[in-house]
Amino acid sequence: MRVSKEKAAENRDALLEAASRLFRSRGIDGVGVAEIAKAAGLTHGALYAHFKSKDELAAAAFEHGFAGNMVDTQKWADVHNPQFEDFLDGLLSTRMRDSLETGCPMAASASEIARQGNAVSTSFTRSFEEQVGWLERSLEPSIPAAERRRLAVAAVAAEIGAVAVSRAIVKTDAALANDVLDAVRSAMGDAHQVAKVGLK
Amino acid sequence: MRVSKEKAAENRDALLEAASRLFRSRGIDGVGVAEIAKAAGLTHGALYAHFKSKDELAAAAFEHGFAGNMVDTQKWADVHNPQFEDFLDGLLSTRMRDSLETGCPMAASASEIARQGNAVSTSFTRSFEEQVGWLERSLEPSIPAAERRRLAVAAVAAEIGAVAVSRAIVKTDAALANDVLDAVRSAMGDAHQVAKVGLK
DNA sequence: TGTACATCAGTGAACGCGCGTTCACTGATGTAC
DNA sequence: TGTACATCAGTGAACGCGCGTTCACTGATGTAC
Repeated sequence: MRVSKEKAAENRDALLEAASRLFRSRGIDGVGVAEIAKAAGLTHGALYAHFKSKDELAAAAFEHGFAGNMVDTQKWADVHNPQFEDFLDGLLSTRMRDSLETGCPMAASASEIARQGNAVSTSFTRSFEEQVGWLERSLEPSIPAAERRRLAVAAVAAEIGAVAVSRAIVKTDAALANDVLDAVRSAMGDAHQVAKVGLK
Repeated sequence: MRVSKEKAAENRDALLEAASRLFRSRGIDGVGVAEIAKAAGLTHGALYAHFKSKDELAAAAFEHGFAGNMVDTQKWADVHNPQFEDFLDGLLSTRMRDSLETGCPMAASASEIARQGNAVSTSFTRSFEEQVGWLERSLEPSIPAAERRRLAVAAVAAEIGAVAVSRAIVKTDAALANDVLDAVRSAMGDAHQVAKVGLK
C-alpha cells in the first residue's frame, strides 16, 4: 500500500544504508537484492520502486557510503584540524581495516569496480577525487601544487591497496597484516618529507 | 572414459590455466565452474575429479597464476638484472593494468580475498611474500635489512592498490588512471631515496 | 472542511536462469597373472 | 607377451537453490472539487 512521502524517503535511505553495509562486507556479487530489502525492513519488490536495477542501486549505495564517511571526516577535521600524517594514521589503522561494514568503501570493492557497470565506475572515480582533495588540502602550501596533488593521489591509491591487502592477509598472518599498514604509512611519510625538503 | 595419466595432468593444468585467467578478468564470484571446464575443453563434472570444490580450485588457480607470473619475472630478471625502480616501472605500467587475464592476480582480486575461504587467503599471503622478496632483493645492501623489508612491503601493497584503482577508474577518466600509476611510482621512488640517504 | 478518486510505494507470487555439487554410467588405461 | 579385469578420468542428466526482475494487486496518501 501507498506510504507517505516522508516514509518513502526513509525507506529509500534504509535501502541505501543496508546495501552500502552489505556490499562492503560481502561484495556486490555476494549479496542479493532480497537480503538488502529485508535488512531495510521491506520486500524485494519495493526496491524496484526506488532503483531501476541492482547496478543502479550499487552505484547509489557506493556514493551513500562514501558520503557517510565524508561526513564523519568533516566532523573529525573540524575538531582536529588534521595534517597529512594524521590522515594517514586514520586511514591506515587496524580500526579502519577491521570495520568492514562502515570502513572505506573504496578499499572494500576496489578490484570489483572494473567489472561493474559504468555508473559504479563513475561513483568510484568521484569518491576517489574527493578523498584526494582532502589529503591535498592537508599538505603544506609551500609544496608546489602539482607535487601536492601527486602525493595525495599516491596516498589514496596506496591506502586502498594497503587496507585491501591487510584484510586479505589478516586471517592468515595477523602480524604481517599490521606490518602492511605500517609500511605504507611510513613510505608515504617519507614521500611527504621529500616533497617538503625538495630532495631529488 | 579413463584417460592416460599424462592427459589427466594436462587437463588439470588446462583447468588451472582457464580458471586463473577467468577469475582474474571476471572475479571469483563472476565465473561459474561450467564455463571454466568448457574453456579447458572438459565438462563440469570432470572438474570435481581434480578439485574438491570451487574454493579449492580458486586457491590452486591463484597460486598457478602467480607462479606463472613469477616464471616470467625470473626470466626478465635473468636478462635485465632489475633494480627497485625497474620493478616499479614494470608493475606500475599501463601494460600491467590493461592485461587483466595475465596481469598481477593480487591486484585483480585483492578486495575479494577477505570474503573467500582460508585456502585462498593462504595462497594470497604466500604470493604477497614472494613478491615482497623480489623487491627486497632488488634494494641496495647498504640499506638496513628492516628498512629494505618495510619498503618492499609498502611497494607491493601500494602497487596492488594503484593497479586496482587504475583499473576501476580507467573507464571513467583515463588520464587520472594513468596519473595514479605515475603518482605511486613517484612516491615509492621518493621513499626509496629516503631509505638510501637516511634522511628523517 | 468534506468527499470522491487518482496515485503510487509496497506486497508477494511467479518468471526463467545459472549456480555448485552429486551421481550412475562409460570405456580406455594400467595392472596382475 | 597375452589376457582378464579393476581402476578412475571424464560424461551429462539431475538435484535443490537463490538469483534479478516482473507484475497484478492492495490500500493509504495526496489532491481536485
